Amino acid sequence: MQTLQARGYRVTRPRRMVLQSLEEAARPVSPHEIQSALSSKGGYLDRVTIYRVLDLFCRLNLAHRLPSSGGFVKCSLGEKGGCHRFVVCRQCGAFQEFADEALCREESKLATGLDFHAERHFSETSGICSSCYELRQKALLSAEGQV
Amino acid sequence: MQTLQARGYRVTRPRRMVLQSLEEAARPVSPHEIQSALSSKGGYLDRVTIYRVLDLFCRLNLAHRLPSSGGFVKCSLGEKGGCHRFVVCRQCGAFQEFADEALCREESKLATGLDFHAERHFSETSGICSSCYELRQKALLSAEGQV
DNA sequence: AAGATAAATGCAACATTGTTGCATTTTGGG
DNA sequence: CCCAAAATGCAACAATGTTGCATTTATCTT
Ligand SMILES: [Mn+2]
Ligand SMILES: [Mn+2]
Ligand SMILES: [Zn+2]
Ligand SMILES: [Zn+2]
Repeated sequence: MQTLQARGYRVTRPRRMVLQSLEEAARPVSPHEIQSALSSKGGYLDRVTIYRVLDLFCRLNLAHRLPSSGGFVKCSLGEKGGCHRFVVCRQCGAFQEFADEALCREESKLATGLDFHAERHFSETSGICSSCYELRQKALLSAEGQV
Repeated sequence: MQTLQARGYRVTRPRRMVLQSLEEAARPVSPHEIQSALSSKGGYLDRVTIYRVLDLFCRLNLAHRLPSSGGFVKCSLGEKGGCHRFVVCRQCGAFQEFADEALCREESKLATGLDFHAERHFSETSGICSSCYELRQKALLSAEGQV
């Protein structure tokens, strides 16, 4: 929240509520899910307010919107250099944020080769997390046993 | 269209129409824009049909959906190896598709380091195309002249 | 060239996402 | 505590996306 203050934005009830929702979520959440989660705890926020708060958070890089699903997550990297990227499990929705400056440089170089001046990279790797992978292995083994 | 045939899908009027819309578009287009463009040429397609056609095209990699804008484009790379990526001009919407296997390997390696098994990369570089860049330079110079 | 049939479309109904304008409330500073 | 700017709530609207089901159509078989 100090980020808001520091940058001249007010600390308000809706902003606190949305931030907490993002912190409690184990996976990317949609605006509607945020609203539902809050209302099930007795709170109420207008849909428009939620969009505006998420907009602000994304502008300040306090949160990100994942490209493929459109869900939102709280940023876990702060000012770490390079664009902030994600790996997401397509099975369970688990995700991790990371950054890699070399990768950004490489992408920007490729853009230059196509006559574009790169400003920002959106990047998401979709796959399977280790726990879902292990579950799948067990399932396959037991299926074999039954044939 | 032969891709559809070859993979066991029918060649239909809606599929032809949507494909042509994508081919004629100079920038990523939304489902609604596709519907409008078609109806202004006297054609009609149900919204649902457009979504279903776009879904199919994306599954077959005949088209792609750009992560940040959600707009659709026709694939211009065919079977080229590595995931298909985009650079997009945030000013005019011009875009180019490209692929780079080394970049994919690098991303997959980073995912492995986070205990994920990578399957697919979504990637979009947002920036300024060369023609928009030049326009901007001219504008800046003339503004200087007036101060 | 029909006819059969599985596939695809259109239509209806619904849910979510997203945007704008304006009146009212709230925050943070004086 | 008061004030002005900032943010919220509300209303209305537009676009995105999903499902179920009746009807049409593309392709295969005869
Ligand atoms: Mn981040
Ligand atoms: Mn492609
Ligand atoms: Zn998982
Ligand atoms: Zn441009």
